[in-house]
Amino acid sequence: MRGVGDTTDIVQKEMYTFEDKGGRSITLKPEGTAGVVRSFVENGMSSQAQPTKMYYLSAPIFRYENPQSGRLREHHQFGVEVFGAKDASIDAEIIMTALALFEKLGINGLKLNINSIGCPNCRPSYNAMLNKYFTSKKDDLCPTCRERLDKNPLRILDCKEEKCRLVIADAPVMVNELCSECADHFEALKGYLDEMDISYEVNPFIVRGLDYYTKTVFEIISDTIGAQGTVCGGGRYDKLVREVGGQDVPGIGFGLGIERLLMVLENEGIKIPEPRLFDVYFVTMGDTARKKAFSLVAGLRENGIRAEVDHCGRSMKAQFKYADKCGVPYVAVIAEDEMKNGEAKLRNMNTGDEKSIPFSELKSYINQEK
RNA sequence: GUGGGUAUAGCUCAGUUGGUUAGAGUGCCAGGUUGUGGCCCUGGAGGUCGUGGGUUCGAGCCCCACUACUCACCCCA
Repeated sequence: MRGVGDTTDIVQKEMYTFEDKGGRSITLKPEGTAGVVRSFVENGMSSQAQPTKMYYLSAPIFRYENPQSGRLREHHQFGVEVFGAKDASIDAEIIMTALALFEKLGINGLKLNINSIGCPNCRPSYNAMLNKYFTSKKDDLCPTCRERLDKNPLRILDCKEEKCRLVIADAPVMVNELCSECADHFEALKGYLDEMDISYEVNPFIVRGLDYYTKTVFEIISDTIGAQGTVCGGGRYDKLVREVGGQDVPGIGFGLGIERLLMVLENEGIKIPEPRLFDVYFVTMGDTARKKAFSLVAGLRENGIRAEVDHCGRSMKAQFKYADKCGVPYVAVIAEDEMKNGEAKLRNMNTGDEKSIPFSELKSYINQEK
């Protein structure tokens, strides 16, 4: 609540909060950053060589919202956080890292929106300006926003009430009211992005649903997955570590929604390769061959080769069918003849070529082909 | 928070004005070949028709409630 901000929608309406059996208040994580910051502080990581770069993968996130396409009550995020770096170059690096990930996955046509929402130096005067503006339109605001007026007028900017939206359209924007430090930082960020030929749009209406951001905020948006277009969002949070009880250490990061990422991949027709389950499958005929294959499988596994053998007593044809369905690259056939010669017929399932390989050489042969 | 839609086989779905034993495709298993996968052919297994109640001689179909899922507005990942 301290980090995200107790006037945000997330804290006010969207957190899953309940008591555990010891009467302690428990809340399911509604976002990823605060927990990373907590860990950074708890483990005294600010005394390590700075900057500290961290990531989390597939962290479950819970928000009590009405679900729809691309918006779930439980979703998963991949996130990156960097602590201890104040220059705009790291802002650019964070954005570049997110974009590079999409590019590597083959996703093109995403839009980058950036904005600056200032710092504790320039925000009070902007807040006063907002307050003045919204007070003049007070009668046109919803009751919640009238409450926000004095507590946190910035939050009015992302109210969902239609009548508020009309008022917001003409409100002053932060990016025009930055102090010189924030303005310089924002210009520097744009300079780094230009230098890397990263195209972006300055969108003064990005506010983000979290209060801890300072200076840079950004969103990466796809227009292929419907209304829930934001697939990645993030920004700078220079006061958060301090707020949570640590040193005065700046931070910046992003969160990326795994489920939305998968939707984008699907809509772009990008196939995620099926994982290969094993490297070689033993097809056998007869009990002695089967026993031999079983022990060969065990030996290969000890050498890091993923080997499998039939456990259903199936016909040779059925064993081949199974191997085919599993997409295994090699089948080792062992029947009467092979037992006599002490070798297996190794079939390349892609080309259909077969080669006789002595049992003792299977390991090195398969390792070489893998 | 507001307003729609859907629920039948593992999956995707059909099921006529309420009428006999609820179907298809796909997937799965087996056979067609007792030493060889992909294609083809044949057969088989698999269903409390979301749950509970009501109307009716009779309900997958009509009515009510509940639950789950889903879509949209707004915002967010």
